Amino acid sequence: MQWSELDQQHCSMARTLSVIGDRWTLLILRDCFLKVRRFDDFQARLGIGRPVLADRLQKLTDSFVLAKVPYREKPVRHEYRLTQKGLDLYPVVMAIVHWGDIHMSGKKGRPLLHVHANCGHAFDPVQVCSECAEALDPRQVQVLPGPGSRDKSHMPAGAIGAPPRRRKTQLGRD
Amino acid sequence: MQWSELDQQHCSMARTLSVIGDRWTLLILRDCFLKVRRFDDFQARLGIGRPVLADRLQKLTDSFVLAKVPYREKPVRHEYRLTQKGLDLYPVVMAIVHWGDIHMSGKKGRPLLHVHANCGHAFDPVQVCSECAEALDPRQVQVLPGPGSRDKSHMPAGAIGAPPRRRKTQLGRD
DNA sequence: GATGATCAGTTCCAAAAAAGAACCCAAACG
DNA sequence: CGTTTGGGTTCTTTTTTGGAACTGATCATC
Repeated sequence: MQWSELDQQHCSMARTLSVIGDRWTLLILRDCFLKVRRFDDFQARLGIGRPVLADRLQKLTDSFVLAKVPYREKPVRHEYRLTQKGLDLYPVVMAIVHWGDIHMSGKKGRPLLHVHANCGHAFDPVQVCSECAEALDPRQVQVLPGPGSRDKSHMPAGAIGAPPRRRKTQLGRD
Repeated sequence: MQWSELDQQHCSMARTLSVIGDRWTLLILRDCFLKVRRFDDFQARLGIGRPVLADRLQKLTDSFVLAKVPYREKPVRHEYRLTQKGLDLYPVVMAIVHWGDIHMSGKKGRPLLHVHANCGHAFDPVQVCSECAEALDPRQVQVLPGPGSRDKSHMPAGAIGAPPRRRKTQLGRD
């Protein structure tokens, strides 16, 4: 399969990655959340090649994650701003940063702290269940086909109706 | 900058992406969370090229996100399992899937549902503050240099001590 | 005993994408 | 007039992918 056909897959992860799964795209979005808005600022901060940056900003604009808005006429200049669709990526960005804080920081500790204006504390992001507000544990979550499921080819191996196929193994166990 | 130098950056996002930011890697991890464990199963489900799959599994094993464990001798065969470090990526995976559910699903709705064994309900993941348990809003979060910050070159544009540089613009506003 | 299937890769080559430098253009600045 | 700023585009070289074919050990089957 080609990477470019990813958006046709029947999977929310694949469809999301067709928008943000590129090398660089998430780093661009990180900077967007840090209020970077202009081409040259992105380029200088990221050290990304200018052609690649132009392409990524174009694609993010095409998919309505960023909006290109003029901030000056004569000559017309634009800046790139997160749309609501883009702002909704905040949990993705924070989850990635948090994993890096925990697993990839050196002995000196995390590079950045996040302070919550609501409560005034430095915090970590925690993912909870929308229904019972408990922190999520992957082993407590069951995956079922949803209304938009279509065929079995991309069904989860662990979903009801599609049990993982068993083989004759000696050491394997779930 | 080369993609391969990403892990040396002074940023948790960049360091995380040096592990999981590759094309295909997050899709491989999605399947890991769905209990896929074997080379040919990954290959068949993802439609990924075999050399690329071999490379990604190797890198994930090298970085201790997956562990390669034998499940049969004669001939020895291995399967790939999430380590704790890998399981800790669950919030990243769920946040990405949820964004796709909201923003990339067709009219038919999301392809998969997630049911929480704790409370028995289909749920969405919600990201909250570890200190006050309120749902996080990017506008309520301030970013400060942490203990592991080193120089100013990768400081957030919006951080204290490094305000976004103002320019003489007519239309720009924060 | 030969034939084929299973499983987990590796090798090889063509096609696509990224890295990096140079160039372009319009306007403002000095 | 020459330079700087801002936002790109072009071009060439280097890296990565995509895809098919091949390897090799072990079973299962004819």
